[in-house]
Amino acid sequence: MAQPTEDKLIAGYLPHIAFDTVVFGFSGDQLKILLLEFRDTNWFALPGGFIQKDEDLDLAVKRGLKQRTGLDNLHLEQFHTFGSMQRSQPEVMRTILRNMGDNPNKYPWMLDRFISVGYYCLIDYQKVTPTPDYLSDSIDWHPVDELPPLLFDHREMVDKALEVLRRNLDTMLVGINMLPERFTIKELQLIHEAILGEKLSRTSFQRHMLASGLLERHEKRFGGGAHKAPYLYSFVGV
Amino acid sequence: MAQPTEDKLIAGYLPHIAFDTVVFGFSGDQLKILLLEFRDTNWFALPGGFIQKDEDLDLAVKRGLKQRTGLDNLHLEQFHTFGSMQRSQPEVMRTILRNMGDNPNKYPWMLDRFISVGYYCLIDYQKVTPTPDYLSDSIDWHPVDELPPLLFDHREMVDKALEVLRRNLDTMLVGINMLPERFTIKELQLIHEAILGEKLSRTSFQRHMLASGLLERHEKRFGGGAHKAPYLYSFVGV
DNA sequence: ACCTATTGTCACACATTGATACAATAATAA
DNA sequence: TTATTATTGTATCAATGTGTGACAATAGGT
Repeated sequence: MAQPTEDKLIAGYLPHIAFDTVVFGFSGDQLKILLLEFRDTNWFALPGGFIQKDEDLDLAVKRGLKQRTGLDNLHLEQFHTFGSMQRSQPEVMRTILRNMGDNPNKYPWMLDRFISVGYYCLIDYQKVTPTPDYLSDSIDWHPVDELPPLLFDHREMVDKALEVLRRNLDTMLVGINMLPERFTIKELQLIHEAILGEKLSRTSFQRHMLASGLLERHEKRFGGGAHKAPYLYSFVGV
Repeated sequence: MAQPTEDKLIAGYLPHIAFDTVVFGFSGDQLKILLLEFRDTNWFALPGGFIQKDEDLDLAVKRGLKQRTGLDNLHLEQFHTFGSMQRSQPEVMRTILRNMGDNPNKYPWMLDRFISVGYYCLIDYQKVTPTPDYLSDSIDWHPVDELPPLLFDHREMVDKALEVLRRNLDTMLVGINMLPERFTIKELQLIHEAILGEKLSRTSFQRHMLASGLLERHEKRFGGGAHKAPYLYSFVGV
């Protein structure tokens, strides 16, 4: 398994600084995110990690995310840094470490107060092979509107990530990361709706996308059902 | 002087984490920011500081900014966290410390690699009494479009702050922080134009602001010149 | 050959924005 | 006192963008 060893947990990381990532995927008609579940606890949390002493912050997050998803070349976006004292809950960490079979005193630095930098990214649900980390026994997709209670301030993180994502929606090519290379406008609209949490006008969306000049039209896609077949599109220059 | 003592520089701060602030003010028709100038160097930098071990990140920034501006109750907004390795320039810090008359080896931790959380805030130019910090001999206003070269990655920080500020302009009550309680629409427009870096249509801006329902109209202001006097406004609920 | 759901597009009503026009007016100069 | 002048508040019009409804054109199922 491509997991950090225990040794790696202790060695060479910056103290008091961490990152957490909100990984968005889209399946069917729902927006989902990846959540870790800690061993024997029913406790859920965002995948995160630490930064090596001589490592760029952005690269640390890329590295961590590759270990969790198997994906490289992801479009990562930093959305907020969380630095409240209330984030730190040493008792919870103690329990997690105990459930691992470890003596909590073995990693005293993990009980410290941490400032965490939040990143989100959009990925193609199909391509991911979720891999749990050292402290977890599973990592799975959860619909954003049916999340279980999350540890620490991770619920706040998800909300903030969604807020920033929504705000940036108009300036980013959402489909590039969450859709296969060729897609229909309908599929693109479903993603926008899932992110915004509201229905969009079909004709307006179509008009808007076509007028943007960002889409290139290709052949039609047949076999979708008993009705007119939609055109396939790709993003220009991709 | 309300400056941290040397002792305070060493004691009780989180290692490897700092913050920097872009303080925006408006004077005449120009957007300006506060810059520190280090002793005997002609080097300019953003005001920043460190976070105490048991202190909320947001509060640390508030504390630091109060020391620099004398202002409390500022509206602070976090805009980005900078974590590249290239940020760190130990030679520069060494020179700064040497110019202070200190032995650079006295504060080895200041030569370390730092991750810095960027905040910006808008303030009323009139109310500020800029106070230099321990390492600087002056702090002054500089127009954002005539900035001197800045140390480290502080130029990048200013650009990013401006970018986020512009993006958030429509959802924030800019005037609340940068204008006196009562102001004319013209004055409000000048601030928007300075931030966006472009002229706005007078009639559209007027219509937009009045329709927003955010402004309350008061008496006229006379003495502004040989022309019709403008109405004064305040933000509703302020 | 018919039925049905979806798609691409158009026409229309409506809101928003920028440009222009113009009357009202406050201070200054004549 | 009167004339001048720049700015303000508002109306008007054209251009643009958005949501609704309508419609023909399918593609596959019956």
